[in-house]
Amino acid sequence: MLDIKLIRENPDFVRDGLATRNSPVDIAEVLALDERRRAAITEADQLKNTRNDVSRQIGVLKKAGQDTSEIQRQTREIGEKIAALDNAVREIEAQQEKLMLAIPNLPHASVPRGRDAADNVVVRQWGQPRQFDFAPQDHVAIGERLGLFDFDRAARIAGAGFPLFTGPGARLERALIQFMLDMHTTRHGYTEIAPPHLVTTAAMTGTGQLPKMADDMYHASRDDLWLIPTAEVPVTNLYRDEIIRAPLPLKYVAYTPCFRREAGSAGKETRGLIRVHQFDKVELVKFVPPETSYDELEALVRDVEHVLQTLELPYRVLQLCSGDMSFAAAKCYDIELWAPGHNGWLEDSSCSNFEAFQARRANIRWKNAHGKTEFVHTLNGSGLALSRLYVALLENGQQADGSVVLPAAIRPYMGGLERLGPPA
RNA sequence: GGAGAGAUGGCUGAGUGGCCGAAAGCAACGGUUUGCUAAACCGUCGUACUGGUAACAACCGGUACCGAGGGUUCGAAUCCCUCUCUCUCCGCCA
Repeated sequence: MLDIKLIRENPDFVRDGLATRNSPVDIAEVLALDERRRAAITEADQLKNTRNDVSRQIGVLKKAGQDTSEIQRQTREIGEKIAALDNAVREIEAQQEKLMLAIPNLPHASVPRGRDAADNVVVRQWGQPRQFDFAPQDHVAIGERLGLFDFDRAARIAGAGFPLFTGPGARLERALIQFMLDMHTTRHGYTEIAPPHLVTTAAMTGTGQLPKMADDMYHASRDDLWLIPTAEVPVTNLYRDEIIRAPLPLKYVAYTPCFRREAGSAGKETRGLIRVHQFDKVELVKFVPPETSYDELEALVRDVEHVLQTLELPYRVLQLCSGDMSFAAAKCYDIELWAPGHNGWLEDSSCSNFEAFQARRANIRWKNAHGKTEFVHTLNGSGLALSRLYVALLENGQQADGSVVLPAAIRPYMGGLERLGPPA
């Protein structure tokens, strides 16, 4: 959510920023509602002030044994006016809130303006796509041959679009999770969190998934709980409605499964692990002072890159243009993995600075150096999503004989196994 | 799922209709004292909205907030209703 004061005081600045986002939003209505809201509040507050004064007098008069029935009758009328105004304020606030929740974040000054993914900028690339002396296969062919997963049986259990890892494939999934958690906790200074996988509507609204993404998420209607599409939701909500007392920055890492309906994506990448309704992810979340949030973003990206470098997987870092950034982001880097079987780059991580956008929605504050209470800045990044990392690992590690060589860093987590071979 | 108890400011904890935004203690912050530390003493010490002065810091006023939402009343932390959460006991259960 944007600061209503910013919109009120610098409407042109806000209009310009929003114009670079992909979904056009008009702030005129918000401004008009804000005007009406403040007028109604002022009027109601003045009446309440009067009522408070009179009520106090009634108490004094009664104690003195005087008749106060007439003055009470008058005050009751004031009370009725107040109630009507309070209702009006509530109504206006609800409308204003609804509009405010639909306004995306403003892009940071360093974000290139652009319409869509075509205007994103490649910031750097690490590693070179490997040259094959045979035709590289895609991860589905590799995995099925090696018995790492079984999509047919997964469909029997849960329908299309769910993964089912088997044997060494399941172990590799677990190994990657553990490897990344270990790296982020022991090398990068993150605290591990194992959060709930279902969350309330308030939590989803706090991080910005609701109301906009309701159709993309699984909802347990009986209990009105939502399955998390990312650990960002429960972890960022750790401090909802709180003034953080611990010194910032706070850095958390959490492994969770992620659930996404992928409504509107029917037919795209339906094969294999690339687009699935459930995938595992190790997520990084930071709560930081506003002054350092952009430094923290760069550090966050480096932490994610460190994982890929250690796994020896070629990747590139993209800076997203204003039109391609997600709703809540002020600045965002995507990290894409090279996938030889698809002969292309796969988006596997998104690292964003949300500035105070989420903190304002979720009401997460801290006391700054001057003792003043202010909203924190929140950041998060995938560090990383398992399914596509898995794809890259299989496709980059595949050999002419059909086996897959595992990166040295992951072998200790696989009981020393160096390569995945065909089942006996 | 059943029965009971509870939810007050960073923490502990008073407060059952008006002088309560809320005692007291602790913690924190500023200061005095001090060779240093400690102690003692003095002061400050919630948040949001809103009006004004003023301007990107601050000051003055108003309003609201004692788990959340409604209600009664001239007036609610205090009385009533609903909900949420916590604790204890019972039942069930990985």
